[in-house]
Amino acid sequence: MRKSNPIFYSFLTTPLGEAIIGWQNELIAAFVLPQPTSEKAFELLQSYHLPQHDSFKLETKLPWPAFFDKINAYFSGEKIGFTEPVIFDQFPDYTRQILNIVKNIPWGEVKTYQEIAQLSSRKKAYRAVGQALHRNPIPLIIPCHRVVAKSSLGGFGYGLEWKLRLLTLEKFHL
DNA sequence: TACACCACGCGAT
DNA sequence: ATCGCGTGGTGTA
Repeated sequence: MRKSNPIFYSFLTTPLGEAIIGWQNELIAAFVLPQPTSEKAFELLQSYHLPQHDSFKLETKLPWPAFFDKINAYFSGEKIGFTEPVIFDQFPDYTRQILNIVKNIPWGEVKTYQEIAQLSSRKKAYRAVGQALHRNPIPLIIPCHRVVAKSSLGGFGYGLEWKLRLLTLEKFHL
């Protein structure tokens, strides 16, 4: 099923490349991690983050005035927490539950997939936790990079280099 | 329904 | 280090 109400989006030029923030009714719906080109970033927004949407509108003014500065501060290593409201109502109950739990993991902390499952209504569904995070359309704001496997890094949709880079920014060392 | 797919965890090689 | 299996939510048909 496809949704017709438009997603507004804006490019964020960061030292690491072109990122995109996407929103709807002032709720964050997507975040594309910095890419080499804005075309590449938009392609990811459409095909990877929000494949169920078919309408996107470029909008230069963000609903949250401080957001751009916070993103750049985060990427320069500052301890930044993102509290902007998010939306991910396209997912089933359990996936939404997992995303809500992970949204609240603070900067600099990590948890395992198993720990997240134990915080949820399905104590042994740690595999489903990984599956839910794999579909996270709002990485960084919903900090799925802070969820790791018990004895390894686990996975990351953007590639493990990105997960390692984000964790390193937050002072983790391998 | 049924079936395959997984960003897991664990115990046995 | 690698393998096999249990596991449970989700997507697809």
